[in-house]
Amino acid sequence: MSEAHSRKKQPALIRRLILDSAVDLARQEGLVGVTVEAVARAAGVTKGGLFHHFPSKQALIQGMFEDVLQKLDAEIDDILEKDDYRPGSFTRAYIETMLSGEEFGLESPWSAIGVATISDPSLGLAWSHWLAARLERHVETDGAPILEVVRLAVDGAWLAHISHGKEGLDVAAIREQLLSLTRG
Amino acid sequence: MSEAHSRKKQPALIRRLILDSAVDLARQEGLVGVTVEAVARAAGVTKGGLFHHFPSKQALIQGMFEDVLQKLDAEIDDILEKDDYRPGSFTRAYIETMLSGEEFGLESPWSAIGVATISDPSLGLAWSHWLAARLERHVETDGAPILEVVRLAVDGAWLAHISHGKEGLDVAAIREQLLSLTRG
DNA sequence: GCAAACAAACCGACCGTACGGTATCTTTTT
DNA sequence: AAAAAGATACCGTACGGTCGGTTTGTTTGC
Repeated sequence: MSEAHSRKKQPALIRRLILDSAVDLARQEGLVGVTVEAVARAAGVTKGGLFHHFPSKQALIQGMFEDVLQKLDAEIDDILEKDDYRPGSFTRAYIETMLSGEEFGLESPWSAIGVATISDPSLGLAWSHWLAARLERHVETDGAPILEVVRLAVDGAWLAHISHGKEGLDVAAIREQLLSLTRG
Repeated sequence: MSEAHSRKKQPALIRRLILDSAVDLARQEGLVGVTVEAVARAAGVTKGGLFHHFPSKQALIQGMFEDVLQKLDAEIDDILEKDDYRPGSFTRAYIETMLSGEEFGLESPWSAIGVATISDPSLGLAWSHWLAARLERHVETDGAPILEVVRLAVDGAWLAHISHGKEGLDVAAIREQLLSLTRG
């Protein structure tokens, strides 16, 4: 209470700032750019300060990851509402989010996090659990085998894009085709 | 001393040994396990010796990568012959190779290299070029849009497998479905 | 109402180490 | 002899993490 005037010492805000700075750094310089010192500097905090909020670098990365998953959920839900929960709607939302969304599409903060997810087994597991849980909620509309293929293709396209730029892959065309496959 | 037992120096063999050891190490401990020292030790060579064959670590990684691409080409060609170059034959070979082959399927040396490909832009580019070149040779049989989707799905399935184990993904079933998709 | 006392937030200098790379010397091959 | 192959010792540094200290905020005793 009375936080209206107290401008000093706002740990929650600092935590947010650190997280955002880390994601920002990851986008700009990739995973390798995310060193504890660099993140701290970007957030206007010292290394000691950062370690006060996150006991280890691993904890920091995990924090970023959870943060991102939350936003991911939100964006998908958002698209889902407009699609009115028809067959394949989750898969369509997945396509839109991963392949064209502002927040998660290519060229987004998420890209760097994705790379982390690949190299770090524990993050990969967390991602897998997220997907499984999410999928369970959409079994009725998105259980068809072809839709799983489509979602895997989304991952493939996303991977191709982040690992070797846009060379030789017409993402827009792919997206359209995948969308049409969800309606076939 | 006694030249009867003194083995001749065979730089080409050493080079091969280094490369194989590096790939082996990558499979066992992942990318992080591939340090210059560790590779050298595994190959029964000292660091100095390794640097005699590869001027930098980057060169070593690139060497591994090219080596793998070569084997990949060979395996695909092998399968291709049996399939007799019918429509979708390259895509089928791609499926078989990446999703079930001994050499490149999951649980293979290639997995770790794949992770490297993702994080290292220059490798990613090389991969992209390889795929583009290979694809050009099969435009006639594998140009259909659905086949591109299938290949992307292969990448997606592969990614899922290496990044979070086999949890929640029936690779065998996916493989069968992808194969059937290549036959219209 | 106001200090003293305690706790949380934050700082910044320092450390250990792992790792890529180099410089130089010895051995082998031609 | 000279070039190539390989060994040994060493260097620079980037990075994650630690630790003692200082500042800021809150509670408690009087």
